[in-house]
Amino acid sequence: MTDTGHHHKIIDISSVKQACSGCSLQQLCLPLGINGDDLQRLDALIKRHRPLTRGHHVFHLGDEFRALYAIRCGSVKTYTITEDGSEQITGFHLPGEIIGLDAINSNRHPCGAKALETTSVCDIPFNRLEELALLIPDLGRQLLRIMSREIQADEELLTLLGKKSAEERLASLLLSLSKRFQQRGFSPREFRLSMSRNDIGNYLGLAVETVSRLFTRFQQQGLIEVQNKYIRLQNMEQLQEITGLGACGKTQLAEG
Amino acid sequence: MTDTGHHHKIIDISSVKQACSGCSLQQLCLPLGINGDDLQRLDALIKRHRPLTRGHHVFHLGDEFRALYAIRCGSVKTYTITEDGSEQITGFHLPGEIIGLDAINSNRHPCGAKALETTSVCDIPFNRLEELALLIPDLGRQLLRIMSREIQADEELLTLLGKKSAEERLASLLLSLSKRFQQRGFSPREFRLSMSRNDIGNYLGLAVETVSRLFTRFQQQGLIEVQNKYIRLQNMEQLQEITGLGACGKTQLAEG
DNA sequence: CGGTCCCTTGATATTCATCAATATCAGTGG
DNA sequence: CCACTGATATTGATGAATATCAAGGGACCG
Repeated sequence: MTDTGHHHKIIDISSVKQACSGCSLQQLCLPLGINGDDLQRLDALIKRHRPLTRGHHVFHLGDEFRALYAIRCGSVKTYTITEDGSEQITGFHLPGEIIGLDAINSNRHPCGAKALETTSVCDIPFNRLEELALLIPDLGRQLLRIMSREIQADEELLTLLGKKSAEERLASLLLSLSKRFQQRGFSPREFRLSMSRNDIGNYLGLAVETVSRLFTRFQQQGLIEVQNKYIRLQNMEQLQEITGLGACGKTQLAEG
Repeated sequence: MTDTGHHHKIIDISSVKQACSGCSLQQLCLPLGINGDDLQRLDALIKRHRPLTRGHHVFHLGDEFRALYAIRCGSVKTYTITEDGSEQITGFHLPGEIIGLDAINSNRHPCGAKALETTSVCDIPFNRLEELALLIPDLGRQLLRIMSREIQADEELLTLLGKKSAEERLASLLLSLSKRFQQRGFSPREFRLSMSRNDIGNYLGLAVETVSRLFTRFQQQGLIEVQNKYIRLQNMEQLQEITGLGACGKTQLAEG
C-alpha cells in the first residue's frame, strides 16, 4: 500500500500529464534508448500520482511487490529494519532513479521507501513492464542495465563501509550527491541535503555526532560551507583526495 | 580474458559434458522453472570449461564483459580494488550462484573473480542469453529474479557492515555459509572455509587479527570448533542470537 | 626438512561511539 | 509577534571496540 491515497487536496494537472517523452530525465531513466512508438507504449503503462509529502512512503517494508517506481522530483530514502528493530538506510535516491528492484525476487519489498521531501514518483507496474520488455528488446536491456548499475552501486557502498574512515565516508557521500545533482542539471557545488544528519550517519555507518563533527571540521578546513541543510563544496579536489587517501596521513590534509 | 586457456593438462570429460538437465544445482541456478526444449536451448549456449585451480581468475577486474558465469563446483571470491590499491572482497560464491551481473551496465567487469579452490564454472555468453530470454519469458524472469536477489544480498551485507559489531559480523557470515551449504545438499553444521582468514576479515571489514581472536573466543564459548580451515558449528541457535543482538549485552552470551 | 605463508596471541594506539549538556530550528497556539 | 514544545544539531568529555604493531608458532609445499 502506498500513502498516496490519503492526500486529495493537491492536484497538479501539469505534472500528472507529463509523459516520458517530455521528461528531462529520459536519459537517466528507463526510457533510455527507446523512441517513437515504443516510448508511447512504455508511457501508457506508467501512472503518475500526485506528490507525496515528506515522511510518506512510496512503499512500505513487506508490501507486496506490484510496481517499480521512478523518482520524478524530490528524493527518497530506502531502508531495511534489522532484527533488533533499528533502521539501516540502504540508499538516497534522486530524480531519474528507479527503486523497488530488490523486490522482484521475493515478490515483497524487502525495504521501505520514504520521501525525504515533497516527492513525486512514476508508478511502473511490473507485470506489464515485463510483457513489454519481451516486445521491446531495448527496454529489456535497459532494465537489466539499471539493475546491474544498482548492484554496482551497492558494491561501491560496501567498500565504503568496509574499508573507509569516517572522513572518507562523508567525503564520498558529498561527492556522490554532487555528481548526481550535476547529471540532473543542478549545480554540483551547491545543493540542499534533504536528509537529516541522523540519516546521513545511519547510511554511512556513523553516529550522528561524528557526522556533525565532520561537517564542522570540513568547514574549518575550508572544504565546505554548511548552513543547516544547505551545503556548498568549496574544494572538491581536496574532497576527492580525502575519498581515496586510505587510512594514511589524514591530519596532513589541513596543511597540504 | 579468463585464465582457463593456460591449463591444458587436466581434462575431465565427465564434467565437460554435464548439462543443466543433469545438474544438481538446477533449482538454484538459471534453469529454475525452465524445462524440456527450452532447457535444451539454454544448455546449448553454455560452455563448460576445465576446472580452474586455486588463485586463478574467472575474469579480471576491467575485463570486457562477454558472459555470466555460474559456479558448478568449488568457490570464488569477487573483489574490487579501491583507489588506494587495496582489495575489497564483495562476495564469496558457492555452486549454483551466478557472477558477473554487475558488468552488464558498463560492459566491463567492475570486479575481479578469483577461485578460492579448484573450481569449475559454466560460461554463459550474455548476448545469446539475452536473445534467448526474449524467446523464453521464464528465462528472462529468472534472470531478473537472480539480479534482484543479488541486490537484496548486497543490501543485507550493507546492514552488516554499517551497523554490526565484529562478533555479529562473523556469526552472520558463518550462518550464511551454513545455510547456503545446506541448500546445496551439504552439512550445515560442518564445512570447510575455502577462504583465508585474511579474506574473511577483508570481506567483513575487520582486521585479520580480530577475526582470529573471534574464532578463538567463539571456540572457548563452545559455539564452534575450528581446526584450520575446517569448522563445526556447535551451537547454531546461539550464533543466531549473536547475529541479531545489536550492541547490547554481548558479554552475557557466555553465561546465558 | 627447510622455507614461506598464514595464523594466532599479546601489548599498545586510535578511531569512533556513547553519554550528557546546550543550542538551534520548526511548528503551534496564545 | 512572541513564548512554548519537541525534534534536530552541535559540542565536549569519556570509554569501548577494534586496528595496528610486534613476535612467535604451526601448516603446507616443494
